[in-house]
Amino acid sequence: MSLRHALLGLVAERPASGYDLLKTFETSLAHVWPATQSQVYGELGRLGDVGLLTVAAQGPRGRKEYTITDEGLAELRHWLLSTAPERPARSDMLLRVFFLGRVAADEAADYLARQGEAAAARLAGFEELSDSIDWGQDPLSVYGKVALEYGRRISAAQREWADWAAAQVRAGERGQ
Amino acid sequence: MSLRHALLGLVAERPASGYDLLKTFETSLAHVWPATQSQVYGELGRLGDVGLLTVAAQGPRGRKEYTITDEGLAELRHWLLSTAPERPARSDMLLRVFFLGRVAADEAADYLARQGEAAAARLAGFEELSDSIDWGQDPLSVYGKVALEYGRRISAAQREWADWAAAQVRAGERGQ
DNA sequence: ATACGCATGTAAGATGTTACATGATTAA
DNA sequence: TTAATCATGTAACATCTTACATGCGTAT
Repeated sequence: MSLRHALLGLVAERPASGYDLLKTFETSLAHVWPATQSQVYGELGRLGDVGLLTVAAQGPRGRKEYTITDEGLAELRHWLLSTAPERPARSDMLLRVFFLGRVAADEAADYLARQGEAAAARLAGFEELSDSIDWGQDPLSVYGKVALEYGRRISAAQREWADWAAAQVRAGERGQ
Repeated sequence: MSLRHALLGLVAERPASGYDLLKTFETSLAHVWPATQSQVYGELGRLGDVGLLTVAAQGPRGRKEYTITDEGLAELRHWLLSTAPERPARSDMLLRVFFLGRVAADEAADYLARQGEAAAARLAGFEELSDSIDWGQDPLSVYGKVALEYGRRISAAQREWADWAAAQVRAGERGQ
């Protein structure tokens, strides 16, 4: 149920409407916890029902601006510090690796090389993002930077792994 | 729909029953594409219905041994080489990082340090696994090793990031 | 005889995706 | 006046998790 906590965390930062939150999910949170419009409006309704958020103001076009309640703040803090993150699972990129023995070695090496290129592209994207944002001193900026650094390091490791793996497979191919 | 392709890939390697496949999902594939009993039996039925797998033999206790069909093989190959892996998304560990500004700096640093320890433990697990398996020359072994190396490298990068981030936060704390 | 492992299946509910549907406000 | 943006909501469907339900075969 982390969508719930993402909403709680965002609204805790500043009051917002579903529309506002949606834009955040499409930008800053896109690489971390993507969510669709359906999900956001649905969960916002439920969070209101259970009293973790409230509609503090109405705006034009039926805009509902949500604010976090004390219970919401308590729930957010509990989730942050007292619940264990689930280990990330399911990578269809890696799943394919398991079955690469079904295709010729050069096809497998090509697949791995393509994953290396994709990782390099992601890395470049993160570098660019890092340069384009003017980082403030607010907490979301500070920790946003830490999160971005995660993306950089993981992408770099993925690229190095893919290059190594492709070379490994090509070496095995010649060895046979 | 990658569960489907995981089943296709496994059965392509050697004919198997739902029960056999389940054990593979709980061991080798646990870190890559976990699946439950419900899912496996359900999808196996559907794969039979659409003709990508067939029940080639029956055994005791209603055991059904599945074999891959030519269409199944074609579908597997297509998925392997001609469909793009989805980029991995959703990390509740990272999502928490975004909201770490809600808690005191030392609590945030503790959180990051714990993630570092968890990554170190995963790394140790992979090292141990790597030593315990007697790697053969069969394709599943060769590429299984490549997949394991991925786990090692990513875990190492995660540990280094978490240690760096925790230090970063503690430095900021003193700076204020 | 009895417990353990083998073996399959279904139901209910949570979560997520895609598509549909509607309408108000604002700037050019 | 008309197009873009703001703004919310629902329906259908796919996927995944948890729990329930049943029964055969084999070794002790």
